[in-house]
Amino acid sequence: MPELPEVETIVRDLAPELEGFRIRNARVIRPNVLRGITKRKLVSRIDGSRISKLYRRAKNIVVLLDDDNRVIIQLRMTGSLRIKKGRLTEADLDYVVFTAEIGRHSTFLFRDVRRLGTIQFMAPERWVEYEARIGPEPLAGSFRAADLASAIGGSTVAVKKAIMDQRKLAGVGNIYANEALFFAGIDPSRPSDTLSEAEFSALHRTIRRVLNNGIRSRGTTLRDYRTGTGQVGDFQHRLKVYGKGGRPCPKCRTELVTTHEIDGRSTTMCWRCQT
DNA sequence: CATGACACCTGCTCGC
DNA sequence: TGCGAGCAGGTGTCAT
Repeated sequence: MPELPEVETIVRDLAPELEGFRIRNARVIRPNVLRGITKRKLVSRIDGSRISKLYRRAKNIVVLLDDDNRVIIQLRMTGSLRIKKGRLTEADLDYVVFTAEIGRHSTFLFRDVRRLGTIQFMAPERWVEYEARIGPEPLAGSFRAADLASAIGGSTVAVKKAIMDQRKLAGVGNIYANEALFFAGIDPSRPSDTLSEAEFSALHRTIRRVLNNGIRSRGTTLRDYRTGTGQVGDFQHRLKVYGKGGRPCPKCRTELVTTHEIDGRSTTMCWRCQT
């Protein structure tokens, strides 16, 4: 589910509700979300800690604690986060995998229907290692077309798979990859080392544009995604190709085609506009 | 090192 | 109506 724009939206919504407050009564309802730490240990490491910052890196939600340790949350396909003020209802607890009290009146809820989401706990050194294996942030001001070319250019992997590889580039998932490649007029199956300088430049521009537009629309809700305030996003109304196989291409009216040939993920494209 | 298969999970939709 | 197959926004591991 959540790609960069969705995670960014959640983080922006939740940061003011979390930063500066203390964590109490952490509860792990589904211990299988934990990676590399036991339930007992996680609870003892975070209970009583104050949250100094909430931020995003790739699709990871990073909770920086005042002792410089971090809790890393990945929502994967169906995870969602919310702050609930006041009493919890039955419905709040549907699919809940983790909860904690934040400050005096709020509860932090991590819900996940499929339970593919994860929680990790990292000391500063481990975070540095982990972070080093993630590719550059495409929305960073310093990220240029040449950086995209050096991130994915030296590989024979299909360009769509390459831009979705979090070690090469941070934050792009299946929906925004489809959209960016459509706007750039690039066939998703092209080996990334066959792209020209002009194509890297176009793709750099369209990746940044679709991600920024996704953030402006507060994300894409196809099923489970909700913002940090529990609302649906709007970007599903602005999708041009993702999920639109069989419909006419918005540029040339040729029928859009959906395949599963790249890494088993759905790819929708216009064979005429994307070459 | 690159690649593909598979695992992790549940729910929804579609075809019979 | 019921049932099984296939598919879904993601990512880590393992064999080749």
